[in-house]
This record gives sequence, structure tokens and C-alpha cells, in this order.
Amino acid sequence: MTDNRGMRISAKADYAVRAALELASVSDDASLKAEVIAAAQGIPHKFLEGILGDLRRGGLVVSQRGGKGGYRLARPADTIAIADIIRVADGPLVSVRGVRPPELSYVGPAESLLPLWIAVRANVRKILGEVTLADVATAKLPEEVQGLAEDPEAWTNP
Amino acid sequence: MTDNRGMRISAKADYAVRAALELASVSDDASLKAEVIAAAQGIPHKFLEGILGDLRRGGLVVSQRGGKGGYRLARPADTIAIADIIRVADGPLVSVRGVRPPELSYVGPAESLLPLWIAVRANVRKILGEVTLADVATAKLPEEVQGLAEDPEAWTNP
DNA sequence: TGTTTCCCTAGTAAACCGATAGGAAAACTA
DNA sequence: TAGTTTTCCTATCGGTTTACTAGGGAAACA
Repeated sequence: MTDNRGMRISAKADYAVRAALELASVSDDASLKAEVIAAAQGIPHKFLEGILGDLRRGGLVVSQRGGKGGYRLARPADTIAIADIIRVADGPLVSVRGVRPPELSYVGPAESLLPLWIAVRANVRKILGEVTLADVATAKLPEEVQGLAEDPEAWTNP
Repeated sequence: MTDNRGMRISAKADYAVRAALELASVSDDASLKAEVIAAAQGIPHKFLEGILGDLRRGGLVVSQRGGKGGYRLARPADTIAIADIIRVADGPLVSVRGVRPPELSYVGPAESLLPLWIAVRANVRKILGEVTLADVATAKLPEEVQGLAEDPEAWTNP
């Protein structure tokens, strides 16, 4: 009995996506300071600084120091998928017991678990890999995704 | 920079499913001892005991003590979804920053993140909610799931 | 020169993960 | 009734991760 986590998206990944969305929403070659993003999204700013560092090292963001400095996206917002950001912030999208599905091996009646995890991962990848920062920032999700989110049953708890 | 987890299925959930599959694979009203399941699936047996306790409290398994005792499924294997087991062992299937998607609130350009997480969750639910223990134990996954798992690209790493 | 902003390293409290230990309580067997 | 088996319960544990905070150094610009 635990009542917490299953497949979870960490605070770090969530913050990373939100920061990137803030950058995506600003006119093209302008840049935002970490403090501004932190205030806009309610993210602890020193924590965010570390996350922006990850995004920079991951090649998703470029930075500039000094008075007129800040961060901006390294590529157009419609070429950066949500999956790209999560992977840079958090590592592999889906893992089972710490390892990526293809490395697993099951025996006996559990043999078909592997293709099942693979299918789950493929599905998550499909959604998070096709939705871009531009899609979310402009509130124009792909139809297929919009459709899933419109089903009222998708919003119910258990 | 981390190289580890993203959306993960814990060891506990993985073990729980495998134990349930072992129970599903045995002729109907027979029961298996924890030690036998542990040996068959290579799970630390004291750890497994705790997990089986969770499954019992969750109403998925019934137990019997003493000489001819052991565990068996509380319902037919084709009425127990993989999602049922993961939820009993690990809590909610999908969470963001520890909370379930409907409880989140986003502002500004992040507003459409909520429907995105909802869509991801709906998709995971769909797969893990429709695949039953019987499906996996007999290696007969629903066609749609089978299809996803057959795409060679689903098996590649990044 | 001085200010601003990013950048880097360390630390930390709390939770969680994956286990292990030891025994009490049933159920069955002889 | 005694003895065996197995589940059941509680407690503990080392290591890792999570979500932060602190403090200062290094660019860029005025």
C-alpha cells in the first residue's frame, strides 16, 4: 500500500517544459532571464537555473550573460518536441525497474510482458514526440491528442 | 544531466505483475506458495511476500495459510487488467510532480500542458486497462497492442 | 569600474526504493 | 495435542533520488 507514484513526470521535467514554453511564447530572437521565467511560472529560481543549464547542455537553449542577457530557444519552437525536453531533463522517457525495456528479459508466463512495455513506451513516445513547444504554447494540440483529452472519462480519477 | 529515470515502472509493480501472471498460469483453483513464485520469477521472496500482501488487501488475490496454503487469484485472469495490479502495487498509473493530472493548474503558455498530460494518461490507461493477465499469460495480446510492439522502431533506444 | 546575469560546485533534509529480519497467527497433519 | 507449514505483521536499513538552497566565480556590457 502506497498512495503515491506510478509512472511519474518529475518536478524537474515539468519545470523544464514550462520554462521552455515561456521561451517559446516570446517574440523570436528575444531572450528571457531566469528570474523572469521563475516568477512567471512560480518555479524556485535557483532550481530553475540548474534546469536551464541542463537544457543548454542538451542543445535546446542558448544563453547570454550580462546586462541584456538571458535564455532563448536554440531552434524554432515547432521543431522541439516535449519528449526532447523531458529526455534532456530526466533521461529516458520510460523505464522498467530502472532499465529501458529492450534490456529486460522475462521467463515463463511473463514472457509477453516485454512487448507490452514496448507498446506502452511506443505510445508515450508517439504523443510526446509529435507535440511541439509551438503546439502547446499556441494551444493547438494535434487533433488526435486533442481528441484523447476531450473524452470526459480521461479526466476522472481512478 | 541525469541518465536514469523518466516515466518508470517500479520493481514492485513489475514483480507484482509477474507474480500475478504466475498465478494466472496455474490450473484454476490451485494455489501457489510465495516461495514457489519467488523461485520461478527470481524475486526476493521476503520482498514478494509484502507485495502479495498488497495484492490481497487490494482484493486481487486470496490467500490461505498452513500446509496446503498459498495464493490464488480472486477473480478469473481475464477480468484482471495489468493496470489493476500496477495501481494496487504502486498507486496512480500516471502522476506529474506527485499529483494526479486533474489536480494540476498551469498558467500562461503552459496552460495546454494539462490536456497533454491527460492525453498521455488516457493512452497509457487504454493499453494497460484493456490488457488482462490472461492475455499476457497466453501470449495473446490485443491486436492493436501487438501492432505497436511489432514496429521495429519501437525497440530502438533513443 | 561596476552591475548584471549566467554558471559552477557543494550541500542538505526528507522521502523513497528495494530489500532484510524476526517472529506471531492461522491452518493443516499426525 | 504437538508439530509443521505457510501466511501475516512490524520494524529496520543502506543507498539513492528528489527538490531544493547557498555562495561565489566568470562573462558581458555600460
